[in-house]
Amino acid sequence: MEEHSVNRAKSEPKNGSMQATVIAEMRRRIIKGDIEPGAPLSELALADEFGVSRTPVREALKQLQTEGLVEIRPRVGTFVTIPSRREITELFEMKELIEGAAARLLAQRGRVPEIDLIERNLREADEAVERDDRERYAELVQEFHDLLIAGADNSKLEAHYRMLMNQLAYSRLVNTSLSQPGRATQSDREHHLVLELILAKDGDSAEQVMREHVRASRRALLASLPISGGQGKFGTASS
Amino acid sequence: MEEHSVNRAKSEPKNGSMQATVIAEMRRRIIKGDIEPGAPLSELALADEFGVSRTPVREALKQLQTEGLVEIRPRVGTFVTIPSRREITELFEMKELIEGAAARLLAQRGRVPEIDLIERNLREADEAVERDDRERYAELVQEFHDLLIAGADNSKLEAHYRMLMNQLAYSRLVNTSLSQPGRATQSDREHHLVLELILAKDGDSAEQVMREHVRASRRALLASLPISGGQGKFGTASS
DNA sequence: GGCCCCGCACTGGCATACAAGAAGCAGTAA
DNA sequence: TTACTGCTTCTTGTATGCCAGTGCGGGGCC
Repeated sequence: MEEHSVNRAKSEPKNGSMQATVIAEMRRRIIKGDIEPGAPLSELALADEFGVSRTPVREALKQLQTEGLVEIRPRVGTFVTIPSRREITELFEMKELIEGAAARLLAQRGRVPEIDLIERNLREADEAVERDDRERYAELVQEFHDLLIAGADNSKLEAHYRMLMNQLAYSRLVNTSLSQPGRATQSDREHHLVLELILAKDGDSAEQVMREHVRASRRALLASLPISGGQGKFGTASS
Repeated sequence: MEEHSVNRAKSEPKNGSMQATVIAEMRRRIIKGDIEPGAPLSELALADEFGVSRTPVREALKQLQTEGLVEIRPRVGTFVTIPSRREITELFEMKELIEGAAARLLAQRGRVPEIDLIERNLREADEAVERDDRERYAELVQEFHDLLIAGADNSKLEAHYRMLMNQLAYSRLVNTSLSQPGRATQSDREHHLVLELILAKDGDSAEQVMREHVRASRRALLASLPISGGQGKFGTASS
């Protein structure tokens, strides 16, 4: 079944390398949550699905392992990693750190193109909040944070940030945290405050407020998370 | 030629996996500077040297690529990455960020075992500075920073830190920066100050001072770096 | 009925063979 | 002399086959 997947994969071997295609697609699936944490990934099955041999699949999984998205247990199997509750806390600590730094750096840079994009983003976000369009607002939140990182103009920072977000499967989570009543409104306000401080070139305060914002978003998220059993996986999936 | 390398590799397949051995060994060589930046790494040659086939070598290089230590140009070859001057700056920005955060976290944790180790480390460092033992002091500096990170008790932070340090080939550089006259003394003083603030549980100040310390060490390093041509590689190696 | 042991099926690890692109070099023509 | 063209020889990318360790289930033994 699902042979269209094969076709789609073959039709866009973007850079010509099959493993790049496999990596991108598998990463997308894991982050988006198409595959639930802990699920086994058979090299053979994937090779079959993508219409390639095991080799590129193996190398793709290997890379996803170093990115922290899957765990390869030798001679046993490859599984989507299940972040423990502790790891989630750690990841958020890093998120707070990096985004805070990004706000500071952006403030120091002065008026750069990203600032304009952020302003536009916030205008749209205001409208989305106004009409209670939670889905659109979630997108804009993600974009806001991405713009902030991009505006920091530090490729290493961006790389580490991407890796963190992938491990957090963040896109899956934003919606959840916004389900808290009033969270969207507060989040939007916090974004505005951060931008103000950046425009005022007050790097210290921008960093501080941004950190607080991340902490708030974490609290909102953990509050709306189903208290999964002792092990601390995300949840028992929806299906 | 060099069959002893083969033997050594075979004699310690620590976790049983060959690629793990290759990864560790190649990482060591790159960081230590045995291979100069920009040098080509032939899969075949390495496979031959380690006495394995290309497969595990390929997977090892793939991982080193995601760690940022080598660059794989498709159909062309694999090369030790040459960090640009800009990248070095970015890496130091990240180092400042992460070590600052570690100091803050450690201050918040109160008296943990790592604190004792740091105190012991500083006592030894004082002695090393006293007798002008630059080599020993360099080791202790590295240990100080490692202890700080360990004391933060955040595995993600530690993982990202390790990755940064590998890319910076830091161990190669510490000695260089300490060649600045008076740098060792000042560095030691800064370490003491950071510890004081940590003991006083003043996370904010500890972070701030730690950041300043990293900036100072960066300045000392860049000042003593040979101004390598326009491209910004580390230098033309020593040998 | 319950427990243990052996074997089968599946996993990833590794070796090897083939394919295909990239780069340098030589030869030739202008 | 110089520039271009074609080839030769590298490189990595992919496919495939075999091997060894793991886990599970069936069958035998107690």
